Amino acid sequence: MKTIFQSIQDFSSAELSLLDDLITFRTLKKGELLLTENEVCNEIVFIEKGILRSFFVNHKGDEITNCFAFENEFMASFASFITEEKAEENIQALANTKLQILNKKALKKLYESGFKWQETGRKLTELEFVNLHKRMVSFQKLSGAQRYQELYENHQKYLQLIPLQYLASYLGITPRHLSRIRKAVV
Amino acid sequence: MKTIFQSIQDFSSAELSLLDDLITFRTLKKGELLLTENEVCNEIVFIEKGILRSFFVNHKGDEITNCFAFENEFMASFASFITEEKAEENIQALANTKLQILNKKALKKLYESGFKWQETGRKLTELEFVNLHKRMVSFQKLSGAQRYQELYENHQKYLQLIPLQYLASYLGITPRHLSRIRKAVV
DNA sequence: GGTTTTTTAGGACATTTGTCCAGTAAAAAG
DNA sequence: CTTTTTACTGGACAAATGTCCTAAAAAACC
Repeated sequence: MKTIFQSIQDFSSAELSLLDDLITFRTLKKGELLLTENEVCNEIVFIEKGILRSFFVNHKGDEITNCFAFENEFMASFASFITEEKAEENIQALANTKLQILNKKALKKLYESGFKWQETGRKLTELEFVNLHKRMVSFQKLSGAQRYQELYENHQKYLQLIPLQYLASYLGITPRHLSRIRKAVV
Repeated sequence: MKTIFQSIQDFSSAELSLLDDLITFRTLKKGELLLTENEVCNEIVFIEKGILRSFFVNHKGDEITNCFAFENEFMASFASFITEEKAEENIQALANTKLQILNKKALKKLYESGFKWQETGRKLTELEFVNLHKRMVSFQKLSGAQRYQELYENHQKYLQLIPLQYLASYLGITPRHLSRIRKAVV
């Protein structure tokens, strides 16, 4: 987590050591849930090792994957974290996972400890926004097949690490249709 | 614009008067473009009066509406503003529109002028994130018909003020299909 | 290593959504 | 007010995508 902060802002190691008292740790077994819908999300996790996926359930009861997070990335129900309303997502480990955790209280302390942390928070939020925006654009501009193609060309990691059933709903299509698309591409 | 800032943070009128030197004004005629794709967006606008829409063009040359902004709302290609890369959106006035403008330099001054502005910036970014997240969820969870239904029930304003052709691509469907949906709903 | 469970692929058919188009209604321009 | 342009609706058909299902492959478990 420190590395990420340092890449955004020039923190001294003294400044970063502030984190030592604020971060906690947790491990998850494959399949285990970190957050369930209707809970308020009050922590942001950073993945040291493993993979997480966030998903919600539609009116038919199907699980729809919202996003994945890999090593050295953050994950949370950011919407719930920000608004303090109940999350509509569940967050689940897709592999045995080791996490660093920053809860709301800890983050508040960081923000209060100075200008630089405020700015870091804003910049990280901006980056999350930009990621989400890209995803939104891909849903508006591209077909399911084109989104798969994009993943295939630029995010091989997804295809290697994620079961296709999860990938399908992430792409906004059914597993049946993803199978068709894969046949056409290969 | 001041009202919005005040609703987020308790600014004194002295603090807010800082804005007087930083905000500029502009009017747009109906149909006029505020930003075109491949420009870098370096200003955030606040709508005093009027309506804006942001749209991009897909590989077939169709215009796809990305979002709308109404009175007392902000608009920009936030992604371009943040990353300083070329925007993929165009921003256009759907009616004669009066704007307050905060450019990047002005915003930087605000941020540098203190903690409170930093925090305000972060919170506004968070709110934009939450809005975008809601939209993303509606694309993953709902059908075009359900998205229309939601608009019909909770955002009557859209139906009153926005030509259906723009609404269609905003909902992720064709005008032909929107017409079918409307027939079924009414 | 063998058994059970989960995941993936793909056939057959149904439904949804898009394409192309023409007629009408509505709005903008002169 | 009349003309011209633009926006909206809906028919007929085509293409894309979903549903349901079965068999094979892969992974997890004992």
